[in-house]
Amino acid sequence: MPWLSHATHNEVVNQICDRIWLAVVQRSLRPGARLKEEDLAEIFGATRARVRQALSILEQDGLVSLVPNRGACIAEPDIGEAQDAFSARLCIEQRLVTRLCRMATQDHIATLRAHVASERAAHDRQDSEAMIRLSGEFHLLIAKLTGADLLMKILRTLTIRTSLITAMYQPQSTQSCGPDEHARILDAIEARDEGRARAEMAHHMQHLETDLHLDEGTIPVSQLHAALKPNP
Amino acid sequence: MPWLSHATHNEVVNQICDRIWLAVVQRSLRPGARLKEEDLAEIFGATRARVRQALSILEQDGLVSLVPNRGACIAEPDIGEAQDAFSARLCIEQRLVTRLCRMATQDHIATLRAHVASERAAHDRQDSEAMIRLSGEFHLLIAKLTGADLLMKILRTLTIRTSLITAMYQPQSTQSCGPDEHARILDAIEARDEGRARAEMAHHMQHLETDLHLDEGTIPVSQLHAALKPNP
DNA sequence: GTCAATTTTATTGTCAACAATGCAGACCGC
DNA sequence: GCGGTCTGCATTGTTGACAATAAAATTGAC
Repeated sequence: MPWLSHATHNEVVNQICDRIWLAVVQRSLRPGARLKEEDLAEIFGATRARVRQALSILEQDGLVSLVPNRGACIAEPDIGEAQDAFSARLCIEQRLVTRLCRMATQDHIATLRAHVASERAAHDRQDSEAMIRLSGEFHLLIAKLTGADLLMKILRTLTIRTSLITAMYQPQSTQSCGPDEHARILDAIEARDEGRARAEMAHHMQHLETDLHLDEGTIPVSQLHAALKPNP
Repeated sequence: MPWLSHATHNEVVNQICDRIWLAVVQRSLRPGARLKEEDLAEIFGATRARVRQALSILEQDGLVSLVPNRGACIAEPDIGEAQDAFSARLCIEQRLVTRLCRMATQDHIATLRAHVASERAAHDRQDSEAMIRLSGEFHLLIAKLTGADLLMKILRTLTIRTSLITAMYQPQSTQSCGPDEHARILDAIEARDEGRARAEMAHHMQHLETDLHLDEGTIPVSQLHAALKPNP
């Protein structure tokens, strides 16, 4: 079940989007990788029109960049865009936790606790796909529980952006944040401590961001290719 | 020049989006109004495929709702969605003015002052189309000056949403906010007073929101039809 | 041997005809 | 006369073929 499902769209299109996203966060599709419409169509057993729809959605989400008459490739966000994305997430997520502090019911807390438990389980059994999915879902779950539909939709695309950035700039080792920080955020929410919740969220975001190697040294793959003039 | 231009898309598509948006904010297209693809294609001298692209974009912006196999109509955001939209705008715009307080150059201030002057000019000559455009552009200009590309993109779609809401729930008289509140926000930015800037922005948003008649009494046109079983 | 112009090829963008779907009105049984 | 079903129509959704475009390869001149 694609957690980035743009609910309203065709099921096939969602699947294509999800698979591409997954390939990116799992690093089997590198930033800059070319995405040929016809190939994708064959891979997914879909028509080119469907693939095109999917690519258009992924472009809006910032996962692929779409150059007219040149086709699509996995986007290569630079340092500035990376900072922008985390900054935007922080802005929105701080508001969400604040709201949740005020309005969370016992059910909400329980739901979140159960989610963190799933995260920990996935973490323990080294299921990296589940870890990645659940880790992102935690933030979306907060948005969902506050009932802020719009902010949730926005946060979803931001999450997609940051997951690309993470795959691009983060060393293989630390695939995704452990569930501990999520638990701390949840503690603050349960204690109805808005200030602490905001601070924990800020800490979490900062952690995500500083774990990256955003120094100029990290050159995206495709730029490397262009720079080295490879002879395939 | 469409201020909601989704830069990267076809020019014709942008034009269609813009004209539909304009018709909505000018209240010549009511919420719930049906948008037949073929008609639009003829009106704009475009093919159905192009119209379809435009409608898809407008759906993402929340201006039209797109029901599978049933076609498109102008969206009818309810009270909850309206509050959500303003809440999201406030969240983002407060962050933007805060950033601008810290980083605004004299050039930035001058640009904004010039913009407010244009707004006032449009106001004085009762040019309602210019007023609407410029009024929205002020907020986007702030985003642009902070250099936050992402937040600007997000804010653009939020602005589209709120302009629909305004057209839907605001009495004809107060077509758009006068330039005075924008000037006050700008004053605070120039004084580098973050707190005041945030407060002025909050005040501005609240003003926009409370000017609406969000009471249940205001029933969208199409819902009225459905409720009254008209006999055309 | 290298550079520039030209042809070739691979890929995307566009379109117009066709298929599928849902809705309205007519028809039939009750 | 009322409820349900069935057919015809209006509208959207899909597809495959074709046109436009940019990159790559080839050729020819210097």
